[in-house]
Amino acid sequence: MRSLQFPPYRMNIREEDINPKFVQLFKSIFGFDQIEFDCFLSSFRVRHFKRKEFFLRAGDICLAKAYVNHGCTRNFVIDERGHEKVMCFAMEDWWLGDFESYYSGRPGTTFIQMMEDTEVFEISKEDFLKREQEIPKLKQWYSYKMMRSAIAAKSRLTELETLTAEERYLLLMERQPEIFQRVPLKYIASYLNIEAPSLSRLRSRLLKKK
Amino acid sequence: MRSLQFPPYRMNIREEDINPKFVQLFKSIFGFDQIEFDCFLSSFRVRHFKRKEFFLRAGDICLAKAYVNHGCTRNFVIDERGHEKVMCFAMEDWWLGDFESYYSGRPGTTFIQMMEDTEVFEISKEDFLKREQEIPKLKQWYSYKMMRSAIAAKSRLTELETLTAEERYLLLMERQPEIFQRVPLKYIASYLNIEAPSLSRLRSRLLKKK
DNA sequence: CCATTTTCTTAACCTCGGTAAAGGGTCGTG
DNA sequence: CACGACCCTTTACCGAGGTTAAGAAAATGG
Repeated sequence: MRSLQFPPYRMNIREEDINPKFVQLFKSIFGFDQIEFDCFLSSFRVRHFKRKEFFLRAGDICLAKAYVNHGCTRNFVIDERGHEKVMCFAMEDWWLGDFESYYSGRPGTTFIQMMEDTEVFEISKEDFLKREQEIPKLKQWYSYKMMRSAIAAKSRLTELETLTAEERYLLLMERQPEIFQRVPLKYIASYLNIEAPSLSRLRSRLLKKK
Repeated sequence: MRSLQFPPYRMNIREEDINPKFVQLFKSIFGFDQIEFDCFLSSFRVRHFKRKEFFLRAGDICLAKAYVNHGCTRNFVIDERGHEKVMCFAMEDWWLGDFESYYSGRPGTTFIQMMEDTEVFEISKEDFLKREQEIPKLKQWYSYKMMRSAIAAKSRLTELETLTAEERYLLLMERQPEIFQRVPLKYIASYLNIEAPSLSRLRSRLLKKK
């Protein structure tokens, strides 16, 4: 890729303001040097969202993915009864997008809403495909992420089928304790697939046990 | 791949006994000619299982995948309370295996048990990797299947979170009606994530409605 | 710093589905 | 044919969690 022509920089951001994990991925794991990294960065644009703003809504066609530099989002769907169901929370070092819509090119079903003021680096589907063709490792990396995502979805499915609400709560406490500092409990309840009053009951039950 | 040396045939089966979808995939979609197809087939071996036999058990390391030529299996896990939870049924034209164990090389959590006498074509991880290196399209196809599988797992997750047991039952009736002819209801109940008596109640409720 | 919105908890009530056990039906094999 | 194995349904009981509403606490924005 050393000889490639990249478009002029669009991304105007100091490197010390970029999540170290992002830099590390491309410099250490992909072995980009400074020039290559800067070139790669130029495919992205920085976007800022206020709390409550949406990155994506059901019905939108997802034409880009975005890296969360800082901030926090909730991804949810709305079922036939009009209830919101939180599928996951994305925070620093996660990628945003509606997988299915991105690949099918059809309108998606996912809402992605900011839970905090959030900064993301966005890259269009088109640009990502170009970079993928130039950088074989990028394709490998993405295919690996896809596999991880398939495994993660299956294991979350298993958890939902085999664990009680209380067990899912304790698991979340263990895995992503920071969520409880950053996200209202009602959304956590939704993620656990229970209603807010049930989560309250569950929590007070656990408090009494101790 | 025309000039490749393949190992001598191991698979002794008449082509008319092979599911047409299997032949079509490799001949039409991959564009294999007869010799190439026969060579590719030679990486597989035919295995026969009796009803109730296992292809895989929790704790096993999954070192192969297998194409279901005819027959039917249930894939399930066992939770902490010792309950079996059916994750899916695999029948003609499905592939068997424990995804996660296959990739991680660690012991898996999945049981795959025959619901009928079943014939599969098995290919080892090792041989599949070799074929993938010789046949780029195979890798593409597999990467595509991975993506589909990730999307399917996510959509099944959404269904489990947003639909009632009755809705999931009707959906299954619509999508895979043949399952009701081939699989005992208690396993279908487990797949729907309810107990057998609940499925009975649900069914008699639906009968009365009509 | 106040007004408004949002969030969390609690209560009362009710439904759905889990559990266990029993009975009847069906299938296959000796 | 007869036996056992397996399967399906039904019953009765119980508990977890949904629903709705209300009030207190906290956070947000001007």
